[in-house]
Amino acid sequence: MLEGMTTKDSRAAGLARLAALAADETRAACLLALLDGRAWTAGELARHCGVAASTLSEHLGKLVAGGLLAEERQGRHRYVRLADARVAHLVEDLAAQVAPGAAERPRTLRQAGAGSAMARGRTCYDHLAGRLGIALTDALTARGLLRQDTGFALTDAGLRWFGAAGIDLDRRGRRPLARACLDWTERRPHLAGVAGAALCRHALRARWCVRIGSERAVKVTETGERALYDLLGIESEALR
Amino acid sequence: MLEGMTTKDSRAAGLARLAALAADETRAACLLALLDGRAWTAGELARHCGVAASTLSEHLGKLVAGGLLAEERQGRHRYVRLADARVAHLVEDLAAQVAPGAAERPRTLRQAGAGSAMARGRTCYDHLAGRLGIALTDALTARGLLRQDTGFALTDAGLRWFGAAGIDLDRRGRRPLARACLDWTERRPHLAGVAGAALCRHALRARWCVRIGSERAVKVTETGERALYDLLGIESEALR
DNA sequence: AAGCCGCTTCGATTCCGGTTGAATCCCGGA
DNA sequence: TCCGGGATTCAACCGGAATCGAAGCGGCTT
Repeated sequence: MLEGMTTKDSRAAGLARLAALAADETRAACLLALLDGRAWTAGELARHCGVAASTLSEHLGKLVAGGLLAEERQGRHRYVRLADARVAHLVEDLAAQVAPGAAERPRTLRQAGAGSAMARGRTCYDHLAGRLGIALTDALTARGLLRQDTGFALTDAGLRWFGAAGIDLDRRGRRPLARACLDWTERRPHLAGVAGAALCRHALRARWCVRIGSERAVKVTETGERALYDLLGIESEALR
Repeated sequence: MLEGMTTKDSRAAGLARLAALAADETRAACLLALLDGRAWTAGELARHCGVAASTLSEHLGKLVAGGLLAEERQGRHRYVRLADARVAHLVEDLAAQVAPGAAERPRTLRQAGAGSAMARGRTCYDHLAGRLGIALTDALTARGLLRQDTGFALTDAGLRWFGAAGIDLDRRGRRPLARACLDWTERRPHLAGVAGAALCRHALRARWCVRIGSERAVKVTETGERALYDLLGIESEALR
């Protein structure tokens, strides 16, 4: 009984303190916005969340102090981004747990347009998600490059494929090479981890896809359609 | 801008509502306690958390309403447990994110004893953790039954091993066969998912290990030591 | 140099939610 | 039928936290 108490309490207190950071709607909106992997200024976030700049400043202070956000000051701007991939993973998981309950349907045409652009393809922290992410993951799996039936890992053929495609995989860190990330539009797992990030970086650099608007959505280019078909046999219909 | 707002807001509100459930120290203590995978009565939890029964009753109401807990009423008792493996996974991840900051050391002998029993072996929801969990995971990996270098998945040899050992793997559900769960004493990933649960169930049924006390800790039996050595070449030193 | 703009600090206000004891409900045992 | 005990409801209290505007600070622009 007693022996566990102080330890338990400190663990519980830590968990509660961490959860409290996300337990405010404004801060939650920040975390979700920052899931695009980019750095936002305090002002952008304030406008995005619809609160006063002073309010948001206080929230950023808490999120940074809590280790969820990293900040970088440039002149009179304060840029913040998610602290690391671990935090991004955590936010993703929390968001995924929420999604099943909130089955939303678009109400206006513009909403539908924006929604389906996001559903077609977007970044999820540092990897690709949406139908584009799913199509990549499915294609890798169908070609025996990624194994999903017994867990989630690249195969040896998969390692060779990344090498042949000229996509470097940094295997030094302790971050897993391949990890499943649950998609909230498709409700299916897609490739994250070192390989997912490398694939996304390569896709943007080679202009297989480009960011559209100022949000997380991306659009596959014609170059990209050709490359995806040549390399993985992905039909462009799968991306519409 | 506007088109995303209502959607974003509802997602943010959902996330905030979910996080708020864990943002209270008493509720967090409940979630951590329930990580042992068993069902607790309201009274047990109240004593465990050191709050009045009425207080805990309200907390349980919220956790159940929020979908984190499942309840089962038997007579005048109210049993609660984590709703499902998804929730357990979420709590694990949150706890793991906290751990790095809270490097605690035991202060009394009894604490040290209890702590090291937990560190040797324990259940983590429905699979094995602690040094026992790590030893199993390492042994499976060393024998080529589990692949960790490119993700986290069983190999074909691994599938055969489970079959040969007479451990049934239910491959129908959408729950992954193998998943990494980060250990908070060892700071290393260990086997969770369907395979982890099946292995744990088999270990308890075959009395490779038994629960000690009323907590999550388990102890490897002599039968278990022999079986682990014969099946996976695990030296008993790795479990001390 | 003057002015603008982004951000932060501060104080005041408001409101939400955790806690408790007392009263009540309900089940099981005598 | 009556009691004991586990669990819940209720009303009241309290503390903490979110919010905002005003004022101040510091960098960038003209």
